[in-house]
Amino acid sequence: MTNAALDDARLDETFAALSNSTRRAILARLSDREASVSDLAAPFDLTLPAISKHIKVLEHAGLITRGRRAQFRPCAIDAAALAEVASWVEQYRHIWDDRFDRMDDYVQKLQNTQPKRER
Amino acid sequence: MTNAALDDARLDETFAALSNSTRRAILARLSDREASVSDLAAPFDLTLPAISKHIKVLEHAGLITRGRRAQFRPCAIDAAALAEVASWVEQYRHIWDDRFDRMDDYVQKLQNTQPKRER
DNA sequence: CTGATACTTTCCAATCCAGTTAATTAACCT
DNA sequence: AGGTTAATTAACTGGATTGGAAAGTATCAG
Repeated sequence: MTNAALDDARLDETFAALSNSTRRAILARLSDREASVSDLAAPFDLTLPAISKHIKVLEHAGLITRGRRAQFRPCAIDAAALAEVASWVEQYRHIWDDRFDRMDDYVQKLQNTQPKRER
Repeated sequence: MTNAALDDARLDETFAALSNSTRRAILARLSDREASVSDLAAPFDLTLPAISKHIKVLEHAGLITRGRRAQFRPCAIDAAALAEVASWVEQYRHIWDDRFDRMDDYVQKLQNTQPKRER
């Protein structure tokens, strides 16, 4: 059994973490391979503390995990939270699938009803 | 061709809209059938203006559309923005699928290596 | 026209967020 | 020990978010 309130709070955090394009870019980078904070910061026009905070947000949301190697604190993507987002959004898939189904039906009907012209 | 910056801004807005459990609950309610603002407000311990603002956020993010019928402004879910979220998150699916695949491989290996006991 | 119903807008306070600079911690290298 | 590299924490700022109360708008019903 899952607690709705706790799940809500976690989804709040996950979606909030994903609502920033710098953080999404960091995730995208990590989907390839793990990286240190400075590596992750390099492509951005932001100071290191700013990136460090973004990373903290991602970590707190469970979207990444962190290790330690000497002075480095390598970040790695954690799929679990993303899988939760995926399964949350999947519950709505029927809405757009239904839409397409209805459009298919409509196209089908047109094709059956209308006299073919050309070809 | 899609413009990355514009897409980013739209995802920012969509994820931000989804990062609030009141708004997700409103969406959940609308996935069933469309509803008026007061209908949507009923289950919550919030004033009508507060709900009205949440609805505005959802509308601005493209997650719902609104009609007019007399004094009512019925809200309906709009699948397009949710489909975008789904396809964004799908790009990471291989990460958790791979994990499971590797676990499958491991289980497979165990089963092939170890002498079967029972059955 | 008047009143009721359904919302929205405005204004305000409290809180949160994203970013900065400066200072601090931690581990490595001679 | 002393210096360098990697990263975090602290303190601060401007701007956005969330909520409430009060006032305003729009449409219907008589």
